[in-house]
Parts: sequence; structure tokens; C-alpha cells
Amino acid sequence: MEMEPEAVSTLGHTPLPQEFYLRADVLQVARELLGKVLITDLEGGRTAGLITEVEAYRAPDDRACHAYGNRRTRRTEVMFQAGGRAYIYLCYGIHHLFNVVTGPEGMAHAVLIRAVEPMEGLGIMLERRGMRDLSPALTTGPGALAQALGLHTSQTGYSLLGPGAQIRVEDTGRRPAGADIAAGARIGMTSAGECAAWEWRFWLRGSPYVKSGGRR
DNA sequence: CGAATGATCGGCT
DNA sequence: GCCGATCATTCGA
Repeated sequence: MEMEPEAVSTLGHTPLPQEFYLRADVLQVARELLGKVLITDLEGGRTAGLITEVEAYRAPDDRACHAYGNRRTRRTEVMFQAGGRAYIYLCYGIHHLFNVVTGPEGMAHAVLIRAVEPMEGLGIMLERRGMRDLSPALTTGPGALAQALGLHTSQTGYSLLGPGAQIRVEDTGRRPAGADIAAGARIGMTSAGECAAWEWRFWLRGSPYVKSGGRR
């Protein structure tokens, strides 16, 4: 199959400013990331997707957060940096999970991007995923989306700021209405105690690009 | 140094 | 639904 030239788009010019990420309310930042566009200019070319599902993680009180209790290790150190960087780690030895670091320096907050709706670089995403046809599975689920966008643990710490950032998030100018945002418990909270019930997972209601059907 | 753990996915039943 | 893949990170000895 021959690749069509990418449609002319407004993408690639205006990443979200650092002020967006610096806010102390990670739940608000998480909700506002819905409907934004995650763009990567990495090996293989540009890929981009509309963010449809996220989860918030917040030290020190959130047991599910890697930096629970403000625990600093080499891995979690990036979460304590000022908002606007990538935190990417390996899960189950296989999946590279992409998070956006938020909050001011010293506050270890992050938003896990769980799913996007493909916007640019469809052919590249299919190739990276080893898939032939477009389906929600291409970019639904944190491991799947990271693979489709070429994200890798080696990019942890990358700045998302400035027009030259290889990984960045941009505004579409449109914001989903509050009624279009659903909330529920985060996925995979096996031993997070009370935190497991916190409804810190947010998604665009009705989007086919949401894991677990998007209940509620 | 060894061992357990996990914010998952895809294939199989 | 269940299960196996597969490895960086962390912690305890």
C-alpha cells in the first residue's frame, strides 16, 4: 500500500506552555489533557493522537504512585522535577508506559496517558504495532499507545516544552464539555488499599478509543 | 547478589 | 476469562 501524504494540519507548532503542567491539582490537569493531542517526532516520523483516556498519580498520599510517601529513587526522581517532562517506565517487562510529569518542582505528580485516537502517521503506527488494519487496538491501552507513538523508557526525562520537543502535547482549541468527561477507578490497582477506589481515571465518554469499554 | 513485583497485552479457550 | 511473556527496579541479605 502506498502512503498518502499527510493531511495539512495545524499540528507541530504550539506545545502546551509549562504553566499548564505546573499546576498543583493533578486531577484537573489530567481532565484537561483529554482532547489534547500527543505528538511524537521520533525515529520513523511524526505520529499524533487525540488523548482519550488518562489516569492521575499523586505522591505522597497515593499508594499506587511510584513515588508514594515521596520516595525518591533513580526511577522516580523525574517525577519530582517541575511539570512538563516525560516519565516513561517499563511495565511487566514488556510495555513502555508514558506519563506526563505535572506540578511544581518537588511535587511528584504524573498523568498516565492510557489511550489516544490516531490523528497523524497512521502507517507508521501500524508498522510499529505490527498491525495491518486500523482498529481501536492500535492505540487503546497504555502499552499499545506508547508502542504506536514510538515511546520508550530511554526517553524518560525528555522535556515536552518548546517547538523543538520530540515529544509534546498541543491544544486543538476545542475543549470537551464537562458532561463528556467520565470518571472511574483506575485500572490494575491490586494492592493500593483505599487508593484503589479513588476515581482518578478519566476518559472521553463514548469514545471507542478507551480501554475496558469506558464504564459509567 | 538473588528474588519478588508489576499503572499490560494478545492469544487461546 | 485465564495465562504466559519478559525485565527494570527495588529491597533485603
